[in-house]
Amino acid sequence: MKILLVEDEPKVSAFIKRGLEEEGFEVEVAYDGRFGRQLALSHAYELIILDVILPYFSGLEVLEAIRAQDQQTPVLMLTALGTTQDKLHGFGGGADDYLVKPFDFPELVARVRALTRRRGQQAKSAVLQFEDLTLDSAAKTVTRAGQPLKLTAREFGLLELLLRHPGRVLSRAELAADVWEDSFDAGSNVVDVYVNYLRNKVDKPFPRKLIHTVVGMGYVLRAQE
Amino acid sequence: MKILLVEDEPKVSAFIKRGLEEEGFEVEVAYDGRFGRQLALSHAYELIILDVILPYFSGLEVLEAIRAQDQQTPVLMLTALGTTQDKLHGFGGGADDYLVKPFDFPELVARVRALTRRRGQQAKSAVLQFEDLTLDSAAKTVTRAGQPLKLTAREFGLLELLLRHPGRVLSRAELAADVWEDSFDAGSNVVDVYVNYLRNKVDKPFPRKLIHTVVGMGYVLRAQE
DNA sequence: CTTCAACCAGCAGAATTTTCATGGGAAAAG
DNA sequence: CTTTTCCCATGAAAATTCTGCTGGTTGAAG
Repeated sequence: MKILLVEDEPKVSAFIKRGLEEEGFEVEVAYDGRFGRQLALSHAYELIILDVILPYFSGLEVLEAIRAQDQQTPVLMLTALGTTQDKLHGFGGGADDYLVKPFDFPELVARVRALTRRRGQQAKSAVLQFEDLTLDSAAKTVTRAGQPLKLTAREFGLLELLLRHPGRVLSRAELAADVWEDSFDAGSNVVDVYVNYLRNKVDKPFPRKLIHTVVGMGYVLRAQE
Repeated sequence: MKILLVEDEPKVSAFIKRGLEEEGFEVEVAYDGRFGRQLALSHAYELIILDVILPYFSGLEVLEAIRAQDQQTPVLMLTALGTTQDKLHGFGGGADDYLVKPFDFPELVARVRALTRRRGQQAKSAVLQFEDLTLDSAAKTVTRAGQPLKLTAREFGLLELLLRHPGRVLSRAELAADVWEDSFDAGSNVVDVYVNYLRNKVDKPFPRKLIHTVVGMGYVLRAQE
């Protein structure tokens, strides 16, 4: 994984890039706020080092754009000013560390190491919910009314799709296309069979039914009859 | 959880203590290195703020004593000197951040927040635990029900990853990506083989099984069936 | 009210996929 | 050079997935 360095002064950026590369990091450089923002949003970096003073967008604006879509990647801000005003603004905006120029290179390395070392796998669990039914698509767990349900892979895929579109009627073709991908036979009743399996596990043990049949159209996830 | 502040100048310590308390932190103060070390080693703190210059023991000596028995608690060093020599010494000794006196109070608060926040999110303690299974990722030791287990490097890596995400189903791809890094063949069954090795050592000798397979999805660490 | 066609639920066993558990050989460590 | 660790390959076992079928329901036309 790479480090993104956004710094407009060629001397400084070259110095940092070379130094970090000697320490075994891979470094990519952007020379202005516009390009920096673009790279930061389109690639995954291990760490982003942002100068505050940049052409087009300031480092703080870039930081804001990054945090709007990604909370995870650590960001280290560089500033020529030791003014606390800036520092707080940066921390408030989601920066993980701050360094005041001029800085000692070994200190930069120390902070870079601290920030990259720390990144554990932050499991982003995308949790879908409907009524008392909960599905964690990352952890692959499902619960209803607090009770864990044991589903097979197909059942899970089917329920996930239904949960992604609560209240919407999904045709057999739509369900098959998503859950069975390309390999599915139009004349088959697999979908029906699996909806049935799902009902046995998800609806049967509970009084309120969530999976409903719409004759001639398909199936829906919804509360009432 | 409290913050421990080790600072001998009464004016400074009172100022910091009051200020942090206004921000909602609980603060305990020690006025010399000896007492500071004693408190740090005998209580669990959320963060320890250490002045470098102290009576009896220096802040660096206290830090060393802390790190000898606890890698986890974040430590913020305060120094009157801006000399890089000191800074590196502190980072090398295991400090998590550094602040040069005189500092702006808001900046201290910002760094304190960063350090306490980070810890909460991460919960990346060196020792992972689940049920009666314990793994110390720093010491590379594993015990179950008090008995030490002898694992190979791969087995250890695999168990560590499972232990980091208890209850979450991890796919073979996820496991392979983390434990085998880039060098792994998708068509291989290495993961299965190593899960089997792990089970022989971790689960087989014990009545309660912890590693479970979820057919079509991957493996989980969890208590029940 | 009856009939008919389309549609759907549910089952049971066959087919397929996935996983387990080994043995053996290559590579690395001691 | 011996031991340990690592990985591949294989067949057996287990679990899931699918097919084909029966019977029930619905709704519209006669």
